[in-house]
Amino acid sequence: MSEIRILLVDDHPVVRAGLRAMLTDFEGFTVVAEAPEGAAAIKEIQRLQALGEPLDVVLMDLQMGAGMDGVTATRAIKGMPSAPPVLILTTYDTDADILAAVEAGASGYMLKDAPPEQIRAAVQQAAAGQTALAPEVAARLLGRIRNPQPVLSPREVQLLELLATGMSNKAMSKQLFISEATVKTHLVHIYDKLGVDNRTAAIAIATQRRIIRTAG
Amino acid sequence: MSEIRILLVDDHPVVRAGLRAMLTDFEGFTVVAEAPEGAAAIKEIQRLQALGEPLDVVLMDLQMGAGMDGVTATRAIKGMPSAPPVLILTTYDTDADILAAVEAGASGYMLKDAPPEQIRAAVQQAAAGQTALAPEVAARLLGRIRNPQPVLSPREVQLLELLATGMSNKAMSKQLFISEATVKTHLVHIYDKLGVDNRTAAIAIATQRRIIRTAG
DNA sequence: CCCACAGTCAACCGTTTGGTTGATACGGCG
DNA sequence: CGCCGTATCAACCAAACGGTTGACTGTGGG
Repeated sequence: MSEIRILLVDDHPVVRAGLRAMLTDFEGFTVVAEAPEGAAAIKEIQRLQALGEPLDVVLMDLQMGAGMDGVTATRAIKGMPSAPPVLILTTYDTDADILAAVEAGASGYMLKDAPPEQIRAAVQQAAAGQTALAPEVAARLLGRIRNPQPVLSPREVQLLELLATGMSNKAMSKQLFISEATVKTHLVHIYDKLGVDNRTAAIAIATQRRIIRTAG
Repeated sequence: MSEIRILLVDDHPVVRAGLRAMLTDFEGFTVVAEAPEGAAAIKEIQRLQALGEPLDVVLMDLQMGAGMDGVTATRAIKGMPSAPPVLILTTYDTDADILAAVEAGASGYMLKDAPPEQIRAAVQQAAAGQTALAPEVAARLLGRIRNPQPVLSPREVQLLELLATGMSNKAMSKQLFISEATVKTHLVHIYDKLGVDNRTAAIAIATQRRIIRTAG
């Protein structure tokens, strides 16, 4: 069988070195290029295609410190002609990450703390055009399908964002030019949809689900 | 010059492989042992000392999925006779992490996304008994010294962390085996030190100041 | 030895928030 | 057209939270 040609995309040199060592230790895997973020990855793919040396699989991290993030990059790659399979390999398994990656066209989703041979198996499957999901991720996706999460309205997200800055109901009502009563109504709906019963828990869940993002 | 003998402590096989590859690529570095978490690391150190093959430096991650966390392990190691230098190598640079690690006796604090030669230099410095801080980390510590923020006690930080998960005062009191009255006292002190007057604002400020880290 | 501080707890009181019910208005969709 | 979801507001009550005062303990530094 021929070699599997791989592009690594991760902003951490340590992780790239680890994946390279882990994969090239075994027959049949070649890391032909690396990129620290999405835009550079796309350039690499185009460069390799121009050379007539196409890729068999892209190993993509989602969290990039700077530059194009993994989901955007995946979407861009899958929009290219003769796009290679993209296997997501990331640290976290939050709902938003997984869904966004799958929507963007990823062929699989692995967690970085997976045992090496599981990662290698996933790469092989992705290169063969198959789908590869880590067990934890698969379970989470199934759970999501079985009981779908309610969608917050734009106004509710807006409230949530103000909430996360620590504002009181009265402060939010002034900011949004609505009455406190309306603020409370919105909050009750938010708690309902997120399955919580107070504002701090709402912020915690919304942050986890990446509905809002906190100051960095 | 003689070789620098290293123990790697990280729960991710990928990261361990990356560090091993990155360090052993260069003359003078030998990875003599690895451990996925703190307790195993301590056992390794004892084993090597019993063999008369002491370590020159321990490379320690702080976030461990399971087992003994990095700060606890560092404290335990620095309590041993003829303890090796411990160099912290982690993903985040929150105040809480840095302070706790330094208090626990770490000789340095590097971020995983640092360039390879910076990491190697830090390992060399630590092995030589010197201190090594990543520029970002050093800047943060200096900023902390220049305009000192009121320091939260460990207990207060602990409360803050529970707070950020959305727990009520009653829930926190049960979790920490203290009364609600005590929880309220702590919270008042926290609000005071952070200059806020409610729990959501406290979480917002604490997140901004990187006193706590939210789910990610 | 004494002081300061962290941590613990209690009682009190006013304010804020959570939860409910009900009402109005507007837009889109079958 | 009627229904549903979104957004708006009001009134009400119970529960949680915020703020204060005061008190006790243990630990560590001057």
